[in-house]
Amino acid sequence: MYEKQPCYVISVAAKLVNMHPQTLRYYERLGLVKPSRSNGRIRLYCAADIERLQQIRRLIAELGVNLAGVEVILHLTERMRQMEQEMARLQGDLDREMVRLRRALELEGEEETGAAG
Amino acid sequence: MYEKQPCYVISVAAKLVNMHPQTLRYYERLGLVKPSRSNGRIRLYCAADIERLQQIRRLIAELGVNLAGVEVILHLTERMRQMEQEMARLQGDLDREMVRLRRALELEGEEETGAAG
DNA sequence: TTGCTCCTCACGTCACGTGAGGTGGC
DNA sequence: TTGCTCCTCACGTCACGTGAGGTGGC
Repeated sequence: MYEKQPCYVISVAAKLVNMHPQTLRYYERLGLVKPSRSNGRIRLYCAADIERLQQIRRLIAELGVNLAGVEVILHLTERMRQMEQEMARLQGDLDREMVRLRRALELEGEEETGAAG
Repeated sequence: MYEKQPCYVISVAAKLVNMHPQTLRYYERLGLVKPSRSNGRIRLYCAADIERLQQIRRLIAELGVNLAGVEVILHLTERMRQMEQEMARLQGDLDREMVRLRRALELEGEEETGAAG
């Protein structure tokens, strides 16, 4: 059932993200993208690498951010993603606690009415 | 009891943040900082403007971010600040609900033991 | 051999900062 | 008058991207 992760050599990856192969090498040199290597030689860009390149591309082309900014922004958005998860978790906990509380109070009420009746 | 907000003309502000006055004018032109004006003429930098300039300075000098990146990052950090407040609020709600739940369960227990005893 | 890969070096372009130069009101 | 403010224009520098040029393995 496991499907092999699709991977692309630099020329294909460059076409996918509409960038120059040299640019991809440049970004790797700066540590912005870290493709794996086949036999430690040929760069292989997996889906996650491609997506990261697309994000970088958007920040640069649409917003005019430079590469130092791209690095900071990718870190910040990652942290925000984590915070959103954490918030969803907290909200879930809160909802569950309130359900339990409501049940507990209902039980109380039932006992009271039971005692009275 | 109201103390007047301290405000600075451009030369003083520039010294405070260790920038060139022309740089401050440049940043205003780009919309990064919006000092008020006395009689609509002379720029006046208040404490919040100074702080914002310090943040900008840090991003540029320490991280090498360009001005487009600075703008994005300041927006993101503002959103994160809001999310942190929201999370603190949620956590507070959750804590309070759990206290209420514990009390409700204790009451239940007391009633039960009261009925048994 | 062809067409890819790898690498380094070098150059053009543009964002950014700031100096120059001239104006006007306390 | 001096020293600030305002403004615009122009130039130097540097980050960024990419072309050139030469290598090596399917």
